Amino acid sequence: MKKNTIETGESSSGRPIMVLLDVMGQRWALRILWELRDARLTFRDLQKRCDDVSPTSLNTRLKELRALELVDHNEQGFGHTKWGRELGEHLLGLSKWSAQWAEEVLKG
Amino acid sequence: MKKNTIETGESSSGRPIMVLLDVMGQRWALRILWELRDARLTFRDLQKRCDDVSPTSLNTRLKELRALELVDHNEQGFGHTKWGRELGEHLLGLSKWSAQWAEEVLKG
DNA sequence: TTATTTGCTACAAATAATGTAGCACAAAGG
DNA sequence: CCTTTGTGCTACATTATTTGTAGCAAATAA
Repeated sequence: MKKNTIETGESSSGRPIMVLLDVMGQRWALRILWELRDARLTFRDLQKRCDDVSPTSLNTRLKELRALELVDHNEQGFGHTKWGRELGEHLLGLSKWSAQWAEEVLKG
Repeated sequence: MKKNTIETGESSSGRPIMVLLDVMGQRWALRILWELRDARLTFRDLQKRCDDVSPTSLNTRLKELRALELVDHNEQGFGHTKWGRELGEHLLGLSKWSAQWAEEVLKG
């Protein structure tokens, strides 16, 4: 088998980009980061926005994102940390790019 | 259950960013894109660079990336398409960012 | 003819995600 | 006090995905 590389840090081998690719490559991680881009959300609201992801999955992912200081939690719910916000900016860039890409590639 | 959203196009609902988040959120997708950033690679070389991912997984992912015109294949092996290259640039940006992030967050 | 290398498939076993139910806690209303 | 509402979760059985190993067929090359 091949255990979760985020917990073990195994495949990441200390290279930041690998850690990042690992975490972003997990189901719902990017989506969560995306949905928190302009407002804090409660667990349940976040869940709804993420196509009603199971609480199990959501919680697992949130734990990881919090451990990596990309997401945090307070009285208003879950939201981006300073780092999460920066990463969110990158996603915004990707969003713009994806529009072009989609227009030419996806059934356009 | 909840079937593969890339095949079904279900959760993506036509919004490009969602399609992108879906595909990038699949295991090995980002890593593959990353490893092809500056050279074409054969199936097996790509496999080695991706921590010896199983051929099954690699092939599944490659099929999807090719369908989305992010990766293509020729006599020299697998590589970025025009779109893949652009996406790769974004990953390069993330790589730079991740260095800062890692320095302050990861065991630093 | 015998290797090598290519891209890939089969398939059982292992791991991760899902869906449903529900819990404990806190705040608010009556 | 008692009930309701909303919070962040956990339990657990089911289902889906990923993995690891083996190996195949075609294309070179020796």
